[in-house]
Amino acid sequence: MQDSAQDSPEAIAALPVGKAAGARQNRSVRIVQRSLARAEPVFAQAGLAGATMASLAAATGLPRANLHYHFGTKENLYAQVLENILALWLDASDSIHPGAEPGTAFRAYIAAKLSYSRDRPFASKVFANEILHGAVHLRSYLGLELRRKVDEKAAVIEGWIAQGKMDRVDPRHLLFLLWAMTQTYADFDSQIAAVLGVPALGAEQFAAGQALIVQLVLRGCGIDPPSPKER
Amino acid sequence: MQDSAQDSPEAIAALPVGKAAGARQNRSVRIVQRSLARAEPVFAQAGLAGATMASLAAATGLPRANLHYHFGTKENLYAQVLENILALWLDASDSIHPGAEPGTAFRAYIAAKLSYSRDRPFASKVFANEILHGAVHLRSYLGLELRRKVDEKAAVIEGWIAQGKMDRVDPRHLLFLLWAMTQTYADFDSQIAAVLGVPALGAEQFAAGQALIVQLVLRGCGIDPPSPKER
DNA sequence: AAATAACTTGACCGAGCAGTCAGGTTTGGT
DNA sequence: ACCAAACCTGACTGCTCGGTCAAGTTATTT
Repeated sequence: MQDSAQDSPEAIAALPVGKAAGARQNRSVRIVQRSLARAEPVFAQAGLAGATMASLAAATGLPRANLHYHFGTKENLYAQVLENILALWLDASDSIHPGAEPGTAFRAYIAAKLSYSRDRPFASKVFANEILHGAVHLRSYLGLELRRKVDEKAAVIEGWIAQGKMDRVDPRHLLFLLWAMTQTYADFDSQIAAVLGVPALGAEQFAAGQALIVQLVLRGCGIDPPSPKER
Repeated sequence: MQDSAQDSPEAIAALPVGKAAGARQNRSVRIVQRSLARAEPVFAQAGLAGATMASLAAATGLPRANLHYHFGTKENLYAQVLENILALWLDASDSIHPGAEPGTAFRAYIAAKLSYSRDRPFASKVFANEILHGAVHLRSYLGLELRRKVDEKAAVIEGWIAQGKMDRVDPRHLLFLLWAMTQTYADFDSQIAAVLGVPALGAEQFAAGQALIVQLVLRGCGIDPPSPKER
């Protein structure tokens, strides 16, 4: 490890490499992928500092030394877990594109983000934990890729506003609030479950949350008309 | 520490106690209070596991052994920091009471929560971090005090709905979303700042966030009329 | 089937950790 | 002035941690 200049993603992926990189790599790749998936809950529940190599080894089913062989350091393992999650986050906003109607686009986006919260709660928590602690491991991601993505989506929303399809709102803050509302069902599930008096969040709670988020956003932005109730 | 049956809040506060509990206690109390305030940022940035007694000692200006004298264990110190924050959280919802109009009540609540996010970001982060990791240190608080508070506020909102002052929504989920939207400006400030390209969140960002949250909630719940723009 | 690279592992190591303690100092009561 | 009790602290301790390593085993190429 003293000879490696820097731990760039390439260098990490290339840790066990020789000249004959054939089918044997696949085995390693599979083990690495499985380990990353199994390490996710550990980092989610304990954080980077709280997760020990012993607990990670137990979760992955590999001996500690073997984890070090594949990933080098705990930080590297953590960085790769984090990297796996980022792709997910960037993809979620696909439904927000110029050709779409704002109503269907936001509905789809909210549904997609809530699906992640339901199906990959640990990924969401690892991400939330990282940002909570200052996002030191993904400063560049936030300032570059995510920022570009947000600029792109903000432009789409600006377009809808210009076309009179929705009220004038700050598109970036709208995205921040969408993230907050959808991720709260993953990140703060223990709080929501405790307050509701249920052991864990189920389909009902997600459905109720989704309905309310959609209502607040679509009516709040003047996309849907107000309730047919009165007036 | 072996003689103490359990670390109840009383037992913790009573750590350094004799028969003559007079004015000398005050000095200790002041030191403890100041230490709790200074420990907050450390726990916020590093989490419970990541915060070391050495870093806490440096932050409080006390020697490590002295911290142990006043608080016993790191967990006890953390628990007291957490407890200090809970009162804040319960008080924030004062504006939501039966006599109020929903519009002014929600406006005031959003303003109050965002004030906490701006002025006590570390408190918010410690709380968020605790819940993110399963809320093991405040299960009872969530299930009892907070749950009661939420039941109480939910009843108020139900009342407003019954009076036709706002649309029918799930009041509990509305509170969850209010928490999520207001706390995101404290807990995920590094993400928001990075995406916006600013070094740190300022008054502008909080104002923009507040305006949008108010708009989404009041129009989304049918309290405010839709924009006077078109239609 | 021999050679070689990839992979695995138990045992080991030094650093840093939370917590302890004996002995000193300050403080408030009398 | 004297005495406890409260408070303070440097030095110490046992342990857990991340990381290393040499000696294995397994798989693939030729």
